[in-house]
Amino acid sequence: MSEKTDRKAGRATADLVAREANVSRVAVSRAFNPNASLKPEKRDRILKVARELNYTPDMAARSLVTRRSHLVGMIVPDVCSPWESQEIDALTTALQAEGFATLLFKAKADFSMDPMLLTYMRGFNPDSVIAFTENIEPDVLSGFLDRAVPIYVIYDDADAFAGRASETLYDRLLVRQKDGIEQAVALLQGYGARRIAYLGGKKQSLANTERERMIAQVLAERGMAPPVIVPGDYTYDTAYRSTLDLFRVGSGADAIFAANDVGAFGAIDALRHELGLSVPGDVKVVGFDDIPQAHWKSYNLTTVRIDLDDRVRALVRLILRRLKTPDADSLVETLTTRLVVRGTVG
Amino acid sequence: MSEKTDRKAGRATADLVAREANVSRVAVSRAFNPNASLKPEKRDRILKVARELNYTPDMAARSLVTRRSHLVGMIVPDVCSPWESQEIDALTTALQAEGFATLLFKAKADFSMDPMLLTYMRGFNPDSVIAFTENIEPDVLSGFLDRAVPIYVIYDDADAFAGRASETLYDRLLVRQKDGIEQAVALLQGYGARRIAYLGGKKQSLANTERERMIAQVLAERGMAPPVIVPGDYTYDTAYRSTLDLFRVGSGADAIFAANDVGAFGAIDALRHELGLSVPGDVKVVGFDDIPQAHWKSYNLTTVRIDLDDRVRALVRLILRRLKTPDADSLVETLTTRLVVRGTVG
DNA sequence: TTGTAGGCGTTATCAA
DNA sequence: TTGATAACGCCTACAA
Repeated sequence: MSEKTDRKAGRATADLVAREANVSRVAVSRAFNPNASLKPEKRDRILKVARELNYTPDMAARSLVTRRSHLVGMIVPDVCSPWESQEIDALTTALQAEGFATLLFKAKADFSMDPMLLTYMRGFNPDSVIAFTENIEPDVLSGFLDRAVPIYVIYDDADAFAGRASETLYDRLLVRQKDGIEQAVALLQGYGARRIAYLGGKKQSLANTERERMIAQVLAERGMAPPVIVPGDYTYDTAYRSTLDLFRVGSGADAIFAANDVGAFGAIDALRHELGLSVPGDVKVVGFDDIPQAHWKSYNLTTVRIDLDDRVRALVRLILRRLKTPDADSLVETLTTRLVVRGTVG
Repeated sequence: MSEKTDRKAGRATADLVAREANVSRVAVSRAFNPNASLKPEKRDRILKVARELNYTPDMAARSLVTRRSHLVGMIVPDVCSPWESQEIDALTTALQAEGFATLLFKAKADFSMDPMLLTYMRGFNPDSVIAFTENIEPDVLSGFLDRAVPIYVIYDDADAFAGRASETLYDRLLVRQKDGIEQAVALLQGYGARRIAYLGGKKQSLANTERERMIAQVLAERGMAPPVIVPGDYTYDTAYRSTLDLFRVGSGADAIFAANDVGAFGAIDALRHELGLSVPGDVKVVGFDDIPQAHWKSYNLTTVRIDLDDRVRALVRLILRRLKTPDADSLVETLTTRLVVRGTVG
C-alpha cells in the first residue's frame, strides 16, 4: 500500500485523489467542473494530484447522475463510401472539440433500420443521434430515443417530407439540390446534350429519389426530354455495368447525370475503357457530391458540390443547440449546392 | 399516471418493468442476463413487458458494476483514407455482432498521440483500444488504459519492435510484408525494371519505414540497385507532385513501388496525364493494400494485398480473447501478403 | 428459483 | 466556498 499505489490495483477514483490532496470527494468533482465554485489554488492542487495519479472522472458514473452521456450515435450503412467517411471524419472532429465522443453503429446495407440495433444503441444513452439511414419515420426513431431529438436531412421540396410530419419533434437540414442541378443541366444543354440519362443511387435513398425528381423537373422546365432512368446503387461496379447496358442493350445517351461521384467514375470507365467512347467528346458526365477523388486527373469530374464543411457545421449547430435547449422548437438549417466545373462536360 | 406512462416522462427503468410485471427488480436484471437462472416463462413475461415499455438496460449503470463498458475505442488519424475506413467498417460490424460498440476518436494527422485525447478517452473506460496511430510506446498507451490491453500491428522483422518491448503486456498482429514485396519485385524484374523508386508514406508510420526497409532488402538480395526514395505521405496529391519532381528534377525511374494504393494512383495520373508517359509501357507501377479502387478500370493497379477480412478477424480474435482472459500471456497473430497482378506492370 | 441488501463512482442538494 | 448525504440504475453477493 504505497503512496502511489500499484498500477494494476485498478483505476484511480475521486476518493483516492481526495485523500491524497486532503480535500473532500466533492471538491475533486468540482475541480473537474469549470463552473463549480472552488478556490483556484485548491483546484490547481487537486488537478495536479489528479494528473499524478492519472485520474479521469468516470463518464459512466457521471452520466448516471447528470443524464448526459456525451456520446453522439452515428448509424451508418457503409463507412467505406467516400462521402460518408468524410462526413464521419469531420463530424467526429467537430464533436470531439465540443467534448462529445462518436459512437459508431453499422446499419444494414439496404438502408433499413434494424430495431435490434436501435434497442442496442439505446442502452448507451446517446445524447444525440445522426442517422445516415433515411427511410425511417421520425416517430419510430424517436421512440427509441429518450432525451435525444432526431435530425433529418431533407431535400429541396420540404412539402414532400411534410407528409411524414407528426407531433414528434425533430430538427432538419434542408439541402437545396435544385441550384446545382439547374447549373449542371444548363451546362449540359449549352454543350449540346439532348438525351440525358440519370444514373440512380440506392432506391431506398431519399437523396436519390429527390435527385431524380428534381432532374426531371429541371429538364421539363427547360423544354428538354425527360431523363432516361438507369438503375444504380451508388457503387462503382453497378454504375459500370448499367452504363454498358445503356449503350449495348438500350439506346445510349449523350450525357449521364450520376447520383453520386463514385457512380460517375464507373460510368466514365465503362465509356472509355470498354465502350471506346470519349468523355466528354462523345458522352458528357456529371456527378454529385464532389468527393476528393473527383479532382483526380483520371476523372477530373464536373460535379454538383455539397459543401462538406457547411454541412457538418450546420449539423453540429443543430446538435449543440438541441442539447443546450432540449425543449426548443424544431429548427431547419439550409444548405445550397453549386456546380464545380471540371473536364467531363465540354 | 396511466399504465403506459407518458413517453416523455423519461426512460423506463428496471423498477418500472418489475412493478408492471409483478416481479422483483432483480428478476428483471436476470431476464436480460442469459446465464442467470430464471423460470423461462417468467423471463418471457418480463421481456414482453420490457418491450412494451421500450425498456433497455442502461449500459452506463451496468458498466459501473460489471467493469465492462462494451465499448471499443478506435483512434484514427484519418477516417477518409480508403484503407482505414474499410477497416473501421469491418471492425465495427464484427464487434457489433459480439455486443461491442465502436467509440471513434480522431487523432492528429501527424500520427502523434495527444495525451489530452487519451485522457479524454480514458473517461469512457473502453474495454479495448485499437490505435491506428503507430508511434507511441506500449508503456505510454497502457498508462492511459486501466483494464484494456493494447494491440499493436507490427511488421516483418519482429526484432525491430522487440527494442520497444517492456514489462507492459500487449498483443500483436504481425504482418508479413516480405512475401508480397518479393513477388512484386520479382515481377518488376521479370519485366525488365532496373531502376525502382519507392514512393513513401507518412514518415512517422511504422508500416512505411518497414516497407521501405524491406524493399531495399529484397532489391539487395536480388542483386538490384537500391531504391530511389521519393517522399510521400499516403495522399494522392503529394504522390502526384513527387512523381513530377522525380521525372523533371530527378532522373526518373522505370518502376515505382508506392507505399499505398492511393499514392500509386497519384503517380499513375502524373505519369499519364502530365508527363505523357505510358503505364506500364514506360513506367511500371505497384501499389500496396489492394483497396477496392485498385480494380477501377482507370487504374487497374497491380498491388500487394493485405487481406482485410483476415486482418479484421485476427484483430477481433485478439480483442475477444483478451476480454475473456484478461491475464493471459501476450499473443501474436500472423498475416501474410501476396501480389495481385493487374495491368500496371507488363 | 427467488428476493434483500449493499455498493459501483459520480454529481445535486442542502446546510454550514 | 465547503462538506455531508442522497440519489442515479444496475448487478453481485448472500440468504431464503
